[in-house]
Amino acid sequence: MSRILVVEDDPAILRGLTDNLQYESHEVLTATDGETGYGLIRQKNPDLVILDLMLPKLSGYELCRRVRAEGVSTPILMLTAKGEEVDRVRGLDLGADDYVTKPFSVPELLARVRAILRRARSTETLPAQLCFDDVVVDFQRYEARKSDKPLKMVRKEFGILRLLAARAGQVVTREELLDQVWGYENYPSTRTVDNHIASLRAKLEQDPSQPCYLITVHGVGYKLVD
Amino acid sequence: MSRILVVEDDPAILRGLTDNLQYESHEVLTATDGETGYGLIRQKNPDLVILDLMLPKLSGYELCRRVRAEGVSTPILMLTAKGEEVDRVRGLDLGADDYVTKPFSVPELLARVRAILRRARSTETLPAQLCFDDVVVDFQRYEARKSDKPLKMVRKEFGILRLLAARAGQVVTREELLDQVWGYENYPSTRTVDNHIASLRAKLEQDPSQPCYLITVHGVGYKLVD
DNA sequence: CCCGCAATGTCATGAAAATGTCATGAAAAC
DNA sequence: GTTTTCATGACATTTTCATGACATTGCGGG
Repeated sequence: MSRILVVEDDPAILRGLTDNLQYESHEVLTATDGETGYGLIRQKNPDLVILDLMLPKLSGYELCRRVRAEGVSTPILMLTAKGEEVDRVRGLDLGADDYVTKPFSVPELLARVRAILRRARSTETLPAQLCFDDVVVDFQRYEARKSDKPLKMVRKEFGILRLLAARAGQVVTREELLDQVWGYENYPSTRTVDNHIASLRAKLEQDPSQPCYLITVHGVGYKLVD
Repeated sequence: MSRILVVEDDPAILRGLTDNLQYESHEVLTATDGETGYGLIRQKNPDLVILDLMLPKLSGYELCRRVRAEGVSTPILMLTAKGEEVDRVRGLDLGADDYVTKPFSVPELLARVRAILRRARSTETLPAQLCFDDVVVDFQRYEARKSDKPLKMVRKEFGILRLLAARAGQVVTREELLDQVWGYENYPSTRTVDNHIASLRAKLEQDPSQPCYLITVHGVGYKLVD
């Protein structure tokens, strides 16, 4: 069903995971050290990586950081030993999608795997880049250029632009932008979106008062032209 | 606006949720145990179920499993107490659409409710496009063209046309249009519909005084020809 | 067939809603 | 502490929209 890479140096755990995942009809790749794991991520492009934290050659941390820095967005589920609380925070910080502490219950781990895969499938694929006119925006490097000149853009602006680009041509409502870019925890007013759109226009449009790319659809939302 | 079932045994929480949801002009049904909740889902067919995990008689977990097994696809938002980590995973596994851990922030919960309802509505079977004669209307991009020339249409016009297109060939009454396009909060006179139809004709018909596509059915309503 | 009445077409107008714009201060990041 | 990011509110401007007056059409009954 899905291709899953397990990077784990304890052969007993590795075997147990492999059997269970295969039993759920997944294709399983394995590695017992960080460097091999890194290579397999690049070559085989798995749908999910289950990653032990303590690994020979290249730690789970370092591996995670490295692939994320390269813009690989493959979901990662971390395996941490009990008491590595601090590590857990650092792990999620580095871009892991979930974590399980050892010793773990196999059904729970499988449930988390299913949840991650489901989430990954339902998430629309966000673009890594956007180009139009003389503008180039790189959403992984968080860099933007206009006529080759570096452009200063802030985090929310990248987020908004990225969602608009993902649905290029279609109208995105302010509520959808708030859901996706802000999340549900803090939910500012829809007017906040307008302000960010205004500053995006000021930076990206030739004539911000006559926008050609960031279009208002009155009563509905905004869209980015194709 | 929407019909929401809340299944929660703590009367304080139940009351708070009910008040807030009603304040957002939803119809709220309540149950304080799992079995009653189950019955209401079957009988009343709510648009959304907010489901506590720990319930008398039938746990939220079990309830969720049962209705999903019966093929009920009503969105479910789970309420879990902090520390019910395993349950949370199992809940999502069972087909809950979202979850919130208690104690939860009310604005956040309301935001999630809005998002779920929005998602549900968007998957309703409304056409994404309409073509006839030399007219093309795209309801996702909010764009309209006639003989390849861009046509300016406003939100209500898109809404009316979309409903007429969804029931192409059938007559739609003014009341139905008001219900679906305007909603129940602000309910203008039926004459307002006539005006919007007139402006649609002016934009889409070859000869607006002799409409070929947006047809009046005297004494009943309007229809869009197949 | 023609009259009367109700339903609909047409248009102008002002109100209300949505959006653009900017300044300000709070909160977060550094 | 300093700087940056961000949310909010006030005001101006634009757009949408509901209403009502009047014209026109369609329909049924004498």
